[in-house]
Amino acid sequence: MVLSGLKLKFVRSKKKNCIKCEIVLAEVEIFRRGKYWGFCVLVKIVMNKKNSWADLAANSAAENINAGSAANSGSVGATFAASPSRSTYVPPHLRNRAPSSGPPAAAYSGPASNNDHSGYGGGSRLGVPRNDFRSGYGSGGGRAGGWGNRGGWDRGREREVNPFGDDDEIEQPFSEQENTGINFDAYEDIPVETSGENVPPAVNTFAEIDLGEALNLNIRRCKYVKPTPVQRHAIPISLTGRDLMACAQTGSGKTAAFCFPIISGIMKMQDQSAQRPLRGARTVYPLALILSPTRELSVQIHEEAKKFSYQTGVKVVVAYGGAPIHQQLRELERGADILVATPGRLVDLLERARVSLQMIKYLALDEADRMLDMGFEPQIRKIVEQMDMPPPGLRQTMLFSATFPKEIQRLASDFLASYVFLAVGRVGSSTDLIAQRVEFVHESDKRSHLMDLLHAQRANGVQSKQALTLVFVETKKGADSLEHWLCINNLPATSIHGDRSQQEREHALRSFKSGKTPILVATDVAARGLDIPHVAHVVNFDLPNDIDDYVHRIGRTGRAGNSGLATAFFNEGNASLARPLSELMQEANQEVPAWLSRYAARASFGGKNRRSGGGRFGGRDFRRDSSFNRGSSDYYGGGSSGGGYGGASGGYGGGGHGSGVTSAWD
DNA sequence: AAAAAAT
Repeated sequence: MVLSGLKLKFVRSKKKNCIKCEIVLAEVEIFRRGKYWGFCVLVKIVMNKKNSWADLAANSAAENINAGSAANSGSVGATFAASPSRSTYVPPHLRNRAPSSGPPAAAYSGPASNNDHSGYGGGSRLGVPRNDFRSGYGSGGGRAGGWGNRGGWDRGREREVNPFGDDDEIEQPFSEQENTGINFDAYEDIPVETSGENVPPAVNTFAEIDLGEALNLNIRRCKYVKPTPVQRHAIPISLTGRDLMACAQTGSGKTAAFCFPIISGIMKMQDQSAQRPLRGARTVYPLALILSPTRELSVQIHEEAKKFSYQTGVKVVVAYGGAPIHQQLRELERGADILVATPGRLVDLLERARVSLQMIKYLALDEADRMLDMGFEPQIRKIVEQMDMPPPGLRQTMLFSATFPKEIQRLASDFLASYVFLAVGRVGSSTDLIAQRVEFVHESDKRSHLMDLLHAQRANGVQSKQALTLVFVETKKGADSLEHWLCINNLPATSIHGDRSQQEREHALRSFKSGKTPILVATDVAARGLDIPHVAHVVNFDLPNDIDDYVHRIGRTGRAGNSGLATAFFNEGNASLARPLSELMQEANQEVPAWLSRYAARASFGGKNRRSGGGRFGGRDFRRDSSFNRGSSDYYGGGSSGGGYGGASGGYGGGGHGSGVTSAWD
């Protein structure tokens, strides 16, 4: 069936570099190939700088007559008025489908378009370069270039950029490495709690673990001398294949803790041959998925993971919103073993069938409690439970965060099978490493008070040597107006929040990191995970409503065992935070102002701002909490394991705690 | 109540 003579026109002319063009839908051919119906669209793109719209329309009518023949071959084609070579456009319905006869490349058999007049990326979009295809994928044959050889594809053809910037081989053993700036003394005697069955023992050195030669070399290149506490515990647990829920202080090396086992595991899988399912040539099947709640954090994890996987043959790709999707798609087409993504963009990719989760062996959620709170939970459930990801037990799942409220732990247990809970004491977020100050500042005095602080620290030389100040506010509007106000008062500030474009966000972050604008005004978009060296001072201009958010915010300073300062502006509006804040400060051996204690005493008991953990830990296994165990045995490990965790039979559940009574841990 | 996350 052929429909012809349809026209679809548009003219874009407002942008400076955009040539006026008209697209004429000349003909649609509907056909059947195997069990699929498809259609072939013939499109003419008429480039014209001078002609009027009326001329364009007249021309296109004439050109329609010539268009038909291109379709006869049965492949997908497009004719260009300016350059009639067949191009490689594939209509959406035919994407991701290998024709039942012949390799998929047949559909792309036209030469790359050389159409200089193409207003759409000069042919780079329509004319896909040949070397973007991974040979053998989805064609039914071609094992040689296909799955069993993942990673091999790129190696001969393009050089992997050395993320370490120097090409010197580093051959010193661990012991001779210089120190890295991580203050390991700060990590001595950290309380650690694990629960779950048969927890694998911790290790003390990287050398004790068999991560593989290439990864070990990268660890040396990163100048990691010995594992941080969370790494010492989490890596052996992950290497034995157990699921993991880990609470570890901010800035303590969580990224490496989940990246090392993933990379190591994938390296080992490369030795075996795994058969990849048949699907379109353009669908990628990552083996590991790492999700994070903000775009910048995904970028950061990607950068870290690239370092760790350098020359291991493991390919890491990042996908996040706010940036053009085409480049990300092209990266994906080159193959991805580990995909780092934000949820929205990932759902998009899954719906386009450009990514399939069928082959996922590792799932890591960074800032897992954030990923499962009200705003994110549906999206995460969709990705983890309603797409094609293998269920718990068939994949390995790792959840990491500095904070882990018990309600969220309960939600998270849906994703886990027979998991180990790990809590590592909160160095770097609320010990002496971060000096916490709370000042009573009325709303109207905040700006001038901030100015005093900034001037004082500049006078004291704190701001020399790239000392950076991160100022948190509650709202996006507030961020804009405070940034503006600081700038007009000669304080070099920039801002980051969700209403700024991704370009602006990334520019602001770079400008801040480099010290060009040593003051960054931010909403909670910057509260979690971002590793910005030299942040000397975090100011909570507006306090958050949730104490966990406070923990994450101040954790932007005092990274890697260094010290930092956190100042909070408190007033009547923050009364609900008084109690948890003063408790947190006490735990961290900080001086609590008397007025704050009075506020805390006045504030009502309980509420949702109770510390999620308590004592020395950032969190505690909810399976050991009586109030969560009563009346149900279904909270245990993903539903299929049938209970039997230490907590239930070990005397925690049976005692006399009423639901409102807290245990010794709280 | 606000922020984040796709176009």
